[in-house]
Amino acid sequence: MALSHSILATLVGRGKPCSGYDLAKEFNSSVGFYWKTTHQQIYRELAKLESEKMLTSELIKQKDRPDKKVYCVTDEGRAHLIKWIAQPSEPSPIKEDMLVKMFVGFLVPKEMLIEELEQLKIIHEEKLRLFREYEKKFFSDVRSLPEKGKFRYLNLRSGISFESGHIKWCEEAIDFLKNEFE
Amino acid sequence: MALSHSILATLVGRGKPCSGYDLAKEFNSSVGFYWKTTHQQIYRELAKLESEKMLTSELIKQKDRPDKKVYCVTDEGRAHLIKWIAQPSEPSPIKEDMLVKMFVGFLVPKEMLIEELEQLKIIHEEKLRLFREYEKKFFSDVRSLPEKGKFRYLNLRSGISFESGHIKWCEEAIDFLKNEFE
DNA sequence: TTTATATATGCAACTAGTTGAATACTTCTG
DNA sequence: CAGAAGTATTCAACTAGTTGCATATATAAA
Repeated sequence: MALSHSILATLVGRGKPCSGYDLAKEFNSSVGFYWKTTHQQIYRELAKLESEKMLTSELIKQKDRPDKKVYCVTDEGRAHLIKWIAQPSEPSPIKEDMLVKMFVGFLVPKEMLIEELEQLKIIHEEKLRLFREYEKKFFSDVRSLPEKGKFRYLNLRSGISFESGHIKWCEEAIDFLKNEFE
Repeated sequence: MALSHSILATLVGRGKPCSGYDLAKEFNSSVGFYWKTTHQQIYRELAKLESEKMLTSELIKQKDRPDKKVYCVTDEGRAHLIKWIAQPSEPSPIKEDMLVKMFVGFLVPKEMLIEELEQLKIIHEEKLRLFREYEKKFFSDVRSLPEKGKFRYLNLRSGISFESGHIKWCEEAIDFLKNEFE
């Protein structure tokens, strides 16, 4: 598991001190495309990482809004992250509800499955549309990007490939359900 | 979440009483391609499902091997499963370690990432090879399959699409790391 | 004969992740 | 001026999932 690594990575990626609130927001946008979580878990994990000396925190007093605590990655945290990167990682399990449903698809009318597949397809198409928009907006000239940007581009490409694959499968399954059952 | 649904689905899919041991084996082969778990969790979940009247159990005495407990899905369990299928499901989050690593890829030498990507690619290629073998062996004449078989075919197609997509992305990323960094 | 492998189930302790609520302050909108 | 929305943190209780251990029998291999 690696929520802690994900948090360390996000902090390192940002390159500047962040509050739990900032991280929670990031986890609902850029990073969130591959890692969902809640703000509670982030706050808890931050406290844990600090107790393990992976992070240091500083309390920032603010006049116009509530005070906040910003976190910085320590050298130890950075080293820990690099050590983790160096270890080979396995692909993550899938746990896709739709596949479980398909497995026992004979329990329900085909129309029900088709409708669900169509809804799923719409969700993936929407994500794909968003990713393609990002690609056009921020990554149209890949070669001129700074190093960090190139890595983010690769992540975005993964998202695009992933969503496209899902859409294709939805289409295949819908077509199959419509035509290959007598 | 849906481990319980996954267990119910597997039992219904099998169509005959199963022991926890049988299910654990199934979860490491066919179902396991989209859902990994441990035998402990299965036994616990089975006990829970039984207490909720979704399953009934029967103790089978065996001479040649240890006694076992086999489970059957009740009408209530079946209805519960169908109700779950009828609810729309969201795509599952990704949580792919490699993407987190890529996000902070600038921390390590590119060669390290390339090697990891190559190893990942091999894993996905091996899975794809296996899936294609299944496809050839059991699904070469799709039209003549019984209904259950057709749904399994769709699941297998999802696996094939998924693995192919991963392989393509690995290739793209390796190529990019080799050629698009000055 | 010892060892490994397969069958078969379960407890205890842990880590990870979710849900719901509470608190508190500020700015913007009606 | 009331209420909604945004900023900011935390507690408590729960569900889900992992790791390690314990137990028991039978067969096949070394």
